[in-house]
Amino acid sequence: MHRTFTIGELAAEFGVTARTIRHYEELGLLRPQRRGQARIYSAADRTRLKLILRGRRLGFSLGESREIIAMYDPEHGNAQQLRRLLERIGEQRTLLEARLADLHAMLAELEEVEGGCRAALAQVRAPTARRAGGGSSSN
Amino acid sequence: MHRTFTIGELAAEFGVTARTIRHYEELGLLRPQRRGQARIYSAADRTRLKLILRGRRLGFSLGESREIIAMYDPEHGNAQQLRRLLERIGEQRTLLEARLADLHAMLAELEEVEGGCRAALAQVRAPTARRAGGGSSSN
DNA sequence: GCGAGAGTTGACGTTAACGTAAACGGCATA
DNA sequence: TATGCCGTTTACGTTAACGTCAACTCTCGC
Repeated sequence: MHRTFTIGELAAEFGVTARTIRHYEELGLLRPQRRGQARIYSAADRTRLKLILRGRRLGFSLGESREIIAMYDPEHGNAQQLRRLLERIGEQRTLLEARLADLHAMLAELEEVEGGCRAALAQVRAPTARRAGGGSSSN
Repeated sequence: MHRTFTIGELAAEFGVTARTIRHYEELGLLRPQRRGQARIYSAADRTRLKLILRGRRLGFSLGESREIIAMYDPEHGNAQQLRRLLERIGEQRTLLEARLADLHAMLAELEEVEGGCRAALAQVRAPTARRAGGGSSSN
């Protein structure tokens, strides 16, 4: 008996509103089953939602997320389509690696600032030996 | 003579419109000098713009970018402020590392799909020897 | 001295991604 | 049976991040 989820459960789990999840369905990113009127989400639906939200955190639009997810579930038969898919995977990876570089740069700078900050704090807390120059650090 | 830039130059360099750059100024993220009416951007302004756009690629809002940039330029004197800044740097780093994990997960999955895709393509192009069973990889 | 090209200030328009409110249905329980 | 608590649809509202005019102003090159 495969576990299923209600919209409220998923909303609580991922920290979004039910409206948000319904919105993704309106855009065709989710297709839960129905039990009467009520939506019933499968584990696969839950995974898709997780992917969408991960994409969102990384700044992808819902349209982009749709395309990414489309690559994930295999629905491609002939060689032509497979080659096209490989092409798009390559593009996507290039994009992701660029963002990876952005992120690393950001982290590096952040740690640099942190270092300077710690140094300044040490100066403030222990204004002992000092080089030539005034006391207040002008910039 | 420190190099300066016009709005058109920056727009061309970073692939955005002048309107976008002015918009960032409206929100207080940039404060170029003026030569009469015209904006004159310094190298520092250009760097700030680069940071904003990097943040944008990573899905940060302009408000978030403003805060991040605020951490970068040091304008904090006393120990209290420094500690507060260190705190915020820590939060920010936690956030960035979470996104880093997201990105790595995404890349890993993408490469997994790529592997399956190449395998399928090989099957299609050379449907020679085959193992027992269907051949389609179930998940 | 004038036209082209780049820049400027309003000010309204647009799109994505939801928020929010109204009006309703089903079911558990006090 | 009434009172919540979930869930549903429909539909308009909101916010962020610009796009898109219109109407000017400089400044250069001829």
